[in-house]
Amino acid sequence: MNKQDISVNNRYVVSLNGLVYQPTNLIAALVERGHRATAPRKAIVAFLEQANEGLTAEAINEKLPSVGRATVYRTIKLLLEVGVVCKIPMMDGSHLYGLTRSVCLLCGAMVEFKAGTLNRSPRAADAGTPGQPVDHHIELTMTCDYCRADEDK
Amino acid sequence: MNKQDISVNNRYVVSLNGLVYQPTNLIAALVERGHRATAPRKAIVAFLEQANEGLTAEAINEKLPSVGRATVYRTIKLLLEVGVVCKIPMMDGSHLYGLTRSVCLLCGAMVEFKAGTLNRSPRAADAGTPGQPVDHHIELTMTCDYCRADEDK
DNA sequence: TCAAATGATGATACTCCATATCACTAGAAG
DNA sequence: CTTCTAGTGATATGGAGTATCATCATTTGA
Repeated sequence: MNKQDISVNNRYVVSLNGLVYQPTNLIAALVERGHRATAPRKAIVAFLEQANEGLTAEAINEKLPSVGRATVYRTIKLLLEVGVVCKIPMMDGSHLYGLTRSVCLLCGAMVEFKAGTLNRSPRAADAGTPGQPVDHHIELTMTCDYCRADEDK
Repeated sequence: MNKQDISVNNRYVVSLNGLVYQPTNLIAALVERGHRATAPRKAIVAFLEQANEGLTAEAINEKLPSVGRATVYRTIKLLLEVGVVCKIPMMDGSHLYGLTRSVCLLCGAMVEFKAGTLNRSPRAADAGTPGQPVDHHIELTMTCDYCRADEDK
């Protein structure tokens, strides 16, 4: 198997988009922007908040049978626009959704990370690359303590 | 608009998966692994090699009408397994394919980059994060000289 | 408290990307 | 040249996400 494939499929990925924030009240964030606090939205948000892994839209839909498919996708889209949820494109074409944190691309588990070390790094990487650096995104590929990959050891 | 969304949609992204390599002969790489050097594969490889941007499978299919859709997807999958082509999941759900280089997530243009500076960076970022670092992937988000985004200036 | 206005919902149909199937074609080896 | 079989192309199929639209429910103003 190819190392490049393994790296994106079987390791922790720790992501940082310049900002790190743990949202306190996602529903309030919606209301602040003129949206309504409906029962389906509360259910979806609560499910996302208690999840310790990235979720597919399908998984949310299955766990919340009272909420329609379309509403799941609409609510996710809304939360993405507000910025409290991130969308992780997986290599198999699916997408995981979760609070803005770190997600393992294999098992979907979320991990905490040290913002400080990650913040220092991209400035060094920017140097020597054409164009004007504006933002950065780092993925650290690591063996996962709970989901270790054995293919290439 | 949210900064997180802008960053992945409207800027250069410079990627590195630990290794940087410019394959010299992609067909030979296939043959070495027991695959055949067929006309459709040669056409797809030649098209990828002369492209200066990431390509969707659909774009390849349109430009090579003599090659069937299924073969385009099969050949891409094969080149991914060999490791000479990379798959870039875009935030809109589509995928771009290209030689292992850097690709702008908006216009699809490929850019060269300095491997040295990028290689030094992740080692610093690894420190302080739980788990065992094995590989890394960096995306530098930058204003693109040819495809500059004006939304958030 | 009530009623109008409209944002939100859910069922369904639909679109698009990618894969599976399968009879047929064409490289590769002797 | 012939045989073997990997590879191909047309088509059907599957799955994720979106669009539509009649209905529902939250908000707001009286």
